Amino acid sequence: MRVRQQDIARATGFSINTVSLALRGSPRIGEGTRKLILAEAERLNYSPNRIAQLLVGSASRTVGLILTDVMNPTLTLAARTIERKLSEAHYGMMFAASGHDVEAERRALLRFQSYQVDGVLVYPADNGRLEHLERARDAGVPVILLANAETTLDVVTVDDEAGARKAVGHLLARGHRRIGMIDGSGTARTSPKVDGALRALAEAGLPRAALEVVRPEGNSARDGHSAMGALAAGRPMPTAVFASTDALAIGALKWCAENGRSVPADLAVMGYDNTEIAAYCALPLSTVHYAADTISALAVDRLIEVVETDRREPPVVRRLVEPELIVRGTT
Amino acid sequence: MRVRQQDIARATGFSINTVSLALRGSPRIGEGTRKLILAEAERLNYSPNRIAQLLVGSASRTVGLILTDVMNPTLTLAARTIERKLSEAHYGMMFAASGHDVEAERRALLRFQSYQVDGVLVYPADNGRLEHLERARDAGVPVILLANAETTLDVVTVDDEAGARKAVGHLLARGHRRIGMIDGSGTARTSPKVDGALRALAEAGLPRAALEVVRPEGNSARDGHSAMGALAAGRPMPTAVFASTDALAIGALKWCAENGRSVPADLAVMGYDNTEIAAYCALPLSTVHYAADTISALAVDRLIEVVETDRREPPVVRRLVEPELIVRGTT
DNA sequence: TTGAAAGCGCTAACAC
DNA sequence: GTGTTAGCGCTTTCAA
Repeated sequence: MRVRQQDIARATGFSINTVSLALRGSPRIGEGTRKLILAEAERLNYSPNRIAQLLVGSASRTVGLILTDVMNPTLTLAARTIERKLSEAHYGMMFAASGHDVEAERRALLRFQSYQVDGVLVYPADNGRLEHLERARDAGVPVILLANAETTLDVVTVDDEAGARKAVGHLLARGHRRIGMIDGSGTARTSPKVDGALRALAEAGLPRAALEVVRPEGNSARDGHSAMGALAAGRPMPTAVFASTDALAIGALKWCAENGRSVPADLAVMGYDNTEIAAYCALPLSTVHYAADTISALAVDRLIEVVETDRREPPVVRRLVEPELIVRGTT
Repeated sequence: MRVRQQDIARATGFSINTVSLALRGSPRIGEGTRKLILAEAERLNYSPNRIAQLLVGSASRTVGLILTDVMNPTLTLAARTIERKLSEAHYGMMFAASGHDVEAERRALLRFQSYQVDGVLVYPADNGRLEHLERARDAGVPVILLANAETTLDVVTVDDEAGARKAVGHLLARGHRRIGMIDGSGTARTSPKVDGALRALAEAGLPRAALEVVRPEGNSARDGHSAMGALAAGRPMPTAVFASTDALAIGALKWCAENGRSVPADLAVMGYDNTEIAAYCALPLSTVHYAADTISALAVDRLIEVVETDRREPPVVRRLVEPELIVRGTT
């Protein structure tokens, strides 16, 4: 079957652990023997059994990534960046998608732990249910959260509240006084984007009623389309709309096109974006943009730092990166 | 540190392998003891050490997925579907992205093998360099290729040649006689989509010169934009364009909008699509569509079949699914 | 129905 | 420099 150190030992006449040491380049092994053993290993096409190495207790140089759903372009970009950074640092990656299901997240976490991952990056299924992650951290598995939440876990993510505040602040500065918001944060207890929008209102001295929030089920363009319909049905109809993702905003724009609302003349639509689609479709869509790749890279850096500096109680990090406003068209 | 079967054994007074058997529900263990042991395991919060289980030689119930790049929406969808299907079948997944680099692909493959994955799904970095995959297959790791290539490996993928033939055939049927093609197949030796396009021409009795192929570097909307510029600069300018991905087609459309070419009055643009973007942007874009999710699901089914029926020489499967034509607007 | 012992492939402590 | 021995946590004969 597979070639083991045993086989190299037999073939060269050395003992098995001389082989082991030689393969790992120990200085205790003579130059000559080392070359001999390496040559034989090469010839037999030996590749080490990581499972056995792990059992004996080394670091796995593997980290787990749990996302809610890869189809979300932001998370896709995050996944790519994370995979690349890890790969550069010679770490492998295990992957799981929770589908916003806390149970699935828990199972994935257990699986990762049983594979002895060195750490875990999590975009959590539910901001309010993080006990299992905290328990894992307490059991010695470094965990970095890729979303903002009330927790003692390390957090590296975008500052959505600041972003939404910028977006709505911009709309208010342009004179809009009735803002619709399409918020796709789903079942999450809290919505930093809504909080940010409300803060912008407060800062402008406007009442909460100036913001009408619609919460579609998902985050697809289809959801944005129907949500825009719901906003339009309300009285008074908003003059500007802030959508929590670019797909929702694109759906809203489609509704406007179909219903003869010109954008931004009649109505301004603003999205929260991370992809190039809006730009390339030349849509009249201003956005609040953040570099999901940059932020993911920061998260990986932090994880590797925690993993490799093997301290018992590293200080908790809470790093929130503020997104930028990008105005397209005249919104 | 971690709870082991040893600890349960000590706590209950049974021997370690009575514990092992009980935990796995062996009928050889008495009802009473089993309950006692399970209760104690629960109490101590025992979770099995998969690494040790693997060392002793069981199946890992893990498969590896190697893609070129997750940012490609098709591959993203594939990744999601594969993860879900595997998860339903109680398989874990390891993930790696090759970035079209054969060396990276080889490294990922080795890493997966060293983790004793039960099988590997690969969207290959280079259709012409598959030796390492074939070697892995020969070494006993089932490999399913997610792209069409000259190989003895199992193949489950879309029939791109048939799709391109349909697309170009449609354009020809609409009376177009000068077709531009934007082909983002990069450095690949062969391009089934170009082959399909040529076949459509041949079937219509037209010369090869009726097709002008431009090959941009990448597959982004930006690439499609400049490629369309290149096509337009040619004489005679094509009256219809077939782009090998929807992002390229969107870029081409943008070029048309910027340069006063109305679509489809002046020009017809057709893409090869897998996402809902084109539909939701209400773009005048007909597409050849395939269900990347359905196909990925077939691939997973096949892999699990191969893995679980432990035959030495399972017959090689070559499953090519034909995509559908979807006409939007009047292209 | 339960226990003792061997071993998966590797690393590490200690001898020589 | 190199070999011997023990052991990582689990499963799997084989006895009792």
